[in-house]
Amino acid sequence: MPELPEVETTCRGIAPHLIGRRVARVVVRNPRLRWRVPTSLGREISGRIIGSVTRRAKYILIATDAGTAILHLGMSGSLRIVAAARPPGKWDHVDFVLAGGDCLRLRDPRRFGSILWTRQDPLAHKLLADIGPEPLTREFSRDYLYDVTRGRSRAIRDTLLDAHIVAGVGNIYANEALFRAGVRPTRAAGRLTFDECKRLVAAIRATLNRAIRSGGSTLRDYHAADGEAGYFQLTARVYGRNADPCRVCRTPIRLVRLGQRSAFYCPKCQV
DNA sequence: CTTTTGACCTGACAGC
DNA sequence: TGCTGTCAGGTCAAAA
Repeated sequence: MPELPEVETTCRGIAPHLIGRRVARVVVRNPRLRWRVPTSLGREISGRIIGSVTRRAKYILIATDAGTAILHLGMSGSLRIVAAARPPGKWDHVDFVLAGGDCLRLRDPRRFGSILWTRQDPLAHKLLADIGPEPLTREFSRDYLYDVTRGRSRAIRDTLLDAHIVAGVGNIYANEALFRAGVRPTRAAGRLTFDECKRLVAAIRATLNRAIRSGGSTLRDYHAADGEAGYFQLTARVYGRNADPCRVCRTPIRLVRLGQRSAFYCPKCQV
C-alpha cells in the first residue's frame, strides 16, 4: 500500500499525536514481521518521550533521547492512532501505547513491514546509510541523475526503484513519472539524454508532490475509527491501464514485465 | 562492481 | 461455492 507519499502523509498524520508524548509500553502480538521485532524494544523505549517523527526514504523514524524506532510499512502496512483499549484486529501486530491511553497501532497483513531499534544515529544504520538522495530535495538534481546513470545498462524504471539511486520512488510513481517525462520504462538508464534526465527529475518531483498534496486532504484524521486509508486517488496516466487508451493520444497502453514487476507505458507518447 | 533472481507473506480476484 | 492460479504498492541478500 505505501509509496513515499503515503509514508509522508502517515508521518505528518501521526507526528502531532506522538511528539512530546511518553511511551508507556509496547505490545507485540506477533513479532514475526520481515525481521523479528526486537525483544528489547519495549524495554528500550518505554518511559521515553518521543522527540520527533520523521521520514527517510520509506522508513519512519520515531526518535527518543535513548534511541530511535525505525519502522517500515512494507507492502501492506499502515499506522494509525487509536485508543489502546480498542480491540485489535487480526493483523494489528504491534501497539506503541502512550501514557494517556492512545496508541500507535501497526497493521500489516503481509508482514513485509519491519520495526527496528537503534541507539545510534538512525541515518547511520546499515539499512539507511547507503540510501540515495530524497527525491524532493535539491540534492536530487538533473545533474545527479544524469551522472549516476552513466554507464548503466539496466532499465530506467528499475534504476528509479533502486533506493541507492534515489530514495522512496515506488513502482506506481516510477511509471507515472516516466510517462510525464516521455521516456519508456525499458530504456537503458545510461542512454537517457541530459534533457530526458532533466524532465524525469521534474516529473518525479511533480508526481510525488501532487500525491502528497492530495493525500493530505484525502486522509482524514488518524484518530478515525475505520476508514482504511487507501491509496491516494491519483488518476493514473499509465499504471494499471494495460490496453486502455492513452489519456493523451488514445493509443493503447502497453504492459511489459521488467524483472518480476509490471511496467506500463504509451508506445506513442514515450520514446 | 553491476544486474538479476529468489525470498519473505497474505489477500483479492479471475476463471473454471 | 470452492478450487487453482496470478498478481500486488517493497527491498534485502545471494547468485550470476
